[in-house]
Amino acid sequence: MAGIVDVAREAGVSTATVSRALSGKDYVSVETKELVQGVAERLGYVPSASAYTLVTGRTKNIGVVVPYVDRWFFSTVLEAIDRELVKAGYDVTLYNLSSGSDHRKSIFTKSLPRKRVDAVICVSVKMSEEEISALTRVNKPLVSLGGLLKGAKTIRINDTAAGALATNHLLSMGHTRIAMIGQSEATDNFYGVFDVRKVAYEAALKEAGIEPRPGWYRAVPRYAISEGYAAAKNLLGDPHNAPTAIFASSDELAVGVLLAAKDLGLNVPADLSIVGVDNHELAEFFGITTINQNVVGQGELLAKTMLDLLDNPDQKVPEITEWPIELIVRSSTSRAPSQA
Amino acid sequence: MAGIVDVAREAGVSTATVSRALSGKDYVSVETKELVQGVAERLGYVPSASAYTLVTGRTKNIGVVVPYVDRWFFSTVLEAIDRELVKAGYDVTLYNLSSGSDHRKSIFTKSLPRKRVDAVICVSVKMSEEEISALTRVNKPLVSLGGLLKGAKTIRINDTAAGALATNHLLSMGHTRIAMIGQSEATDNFYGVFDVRKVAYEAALKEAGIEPRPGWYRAVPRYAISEGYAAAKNLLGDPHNAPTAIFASSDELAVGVLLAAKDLGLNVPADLSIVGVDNHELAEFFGITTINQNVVGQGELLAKTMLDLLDNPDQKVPEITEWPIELIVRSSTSRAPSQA
DNA sequence: GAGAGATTTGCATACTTTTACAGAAAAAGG
DNA sequence: CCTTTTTCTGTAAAAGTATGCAAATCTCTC
Repeated sequence: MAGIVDVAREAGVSTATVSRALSGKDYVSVETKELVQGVAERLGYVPSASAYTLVTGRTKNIGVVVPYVDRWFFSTVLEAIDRELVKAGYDVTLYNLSSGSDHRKSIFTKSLPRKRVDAVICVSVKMSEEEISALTRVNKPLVSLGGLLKGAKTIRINDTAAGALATNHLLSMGHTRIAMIGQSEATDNFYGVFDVRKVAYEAALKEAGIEPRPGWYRAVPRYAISEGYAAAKNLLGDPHNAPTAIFASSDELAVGVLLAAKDLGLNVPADLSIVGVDNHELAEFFGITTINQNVVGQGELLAKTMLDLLDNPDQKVPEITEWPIELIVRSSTSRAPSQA
Repeated sequence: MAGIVDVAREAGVSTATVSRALSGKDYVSVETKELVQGVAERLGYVPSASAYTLVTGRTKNIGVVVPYVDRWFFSTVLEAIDRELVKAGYDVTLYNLSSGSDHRKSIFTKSLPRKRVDAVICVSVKMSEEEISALTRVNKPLVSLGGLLKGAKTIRINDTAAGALATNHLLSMGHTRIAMIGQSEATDNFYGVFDVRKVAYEAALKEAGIEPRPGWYRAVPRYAISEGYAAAKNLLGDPHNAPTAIFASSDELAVGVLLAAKDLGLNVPADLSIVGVDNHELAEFFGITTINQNVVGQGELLAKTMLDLLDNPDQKVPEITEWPIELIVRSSTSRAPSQA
């Protein structure tokens, strides 16, 4: 375990010169630089991260806080974030809120504010104002995906627009009997989008002169195929009083709906139109009309925004950046069947 | 940003006493301990992780290396590992090999060996002997899931047994026309299991007196529903010369097979039996017979093994711990159709 | 060739905490 | 009451690096 002094001794220079030669950001003659680099390489010298952090205050480490890691949205966005941060030479430390509730407190009071990370990226995390100020007080940049965090730069899609876009697409094709499956989860950790999209869905219906039926909104605890399947079975159970279209708040739910429809002998889209959200890989496979939110793109922008902020902490960044969404029409939607 | 000296001054004691009072692992009178804790709380003092690391050599941080994070197996196991490590007071730093190839080198030569982590957990990662020795030389415990890492404690399922179990299940039900879909991926990062299971599948066939047909083994690049679907469409394309059973190396592939069979008008299991591997959530949903490998359990054991090793580095741990697997029979398998 | 400027190095300090060591006070034992 | 042990606290020395400052050398320019 060679230290900087070993390299210095071996190369016949001072530790200061070694430091400068290896960091490469100060005057060092070419010869000494190469000499030092050679010696460091030969001795297998790697600077101690803790000593570096202690003296510079920088950790080259960014904390990423997520409510879950084993769900599609989060693992996908995490992959994208990680790729960008790694490219810039940062390590990422993962703070998974689902790993324990007492964990949460220690994250925000201990791990994050103090010298463990240079900055914090939150993904769909609910945070209290104290938690946010605990970070901003110690000057840690904070960037968030989704949610509405006061004092944090936020990137998000417009969920109201998403709900309206999906509903209006169905309305424009003549559907009047439109149900919705959304997310019911309301944990302390997870900033869900269920109510926003639900409100937009109901507003769009009303605007078209249709009174939303309470029974046609189903809340499920999790974005999973099985949940969508069960909810759809339920919604479509009574053929005489079934919707002709279902707006599912995620593509995984939409796949469940599609499978349920098939099992009930319904033809999609002839008998039932389905719209999802995400542009999940499965949506393409199953030909599901969806609202593309390009999760990878959001993750990349999130990471880049953070890196910009670290390079230039005083720059003007808008509080909220709205990420564009678009409707992708596939084969799961068509005109409403003519009223019998 | 209060430091330990601020707390000491405010409490009227030395910094040594503050340190002892807060760590709680040395003689401190009850009164001073409470006094110090109160002051620390009031000042919002949190010890600097880097200073702690510099002097103790411990980081309370564990590196987890994975080939991907946005794939089911890895995000699931990561969630389980994280939960256990967090419970023990460790942070986890994520090293995702798919985030860049030049990244890999810097992980093993820079980030991991030096003071950034106390230990390393690898999940299905191929490592060279130099990479392993780079860690063991600096005394970093190394635990691995899957793969065969010389000098590292490894936990894994017996993939040969898995392949045999699946194939023999089908053979025992009278199937003789058995195809397999496995994984072809051969990256530098990912220690795949494809060839092991394939060999076991072929061996089981031969033992039953059946010569494996080369065309009935299909390699796909990724465990995805769409891949299973495409491969199955292909295998089942010619009704006169199609297998009556398919062994898929993952449940996601098996789901794809199931959907392809349905689309071809085949009845599962009457016309086609399907066996998967993993006991993925979807396998239960679709009623697919599978080999349960309890990924969460493996992740937990992996983390616990690591924690044990950190507490007691000299203990005897077997090089390889074999994680049990079991066949879960569901509705995707039945006796082979009688030969026409 | 002299002064100004640019380049190159070393010295010494600071970053923040833990922990031997030692000394003082209190408790226990006889 | 004196000795021994236990409890408590402070002093000071690390841990490994980056960097301001000063000094030394080199390169121009007029």
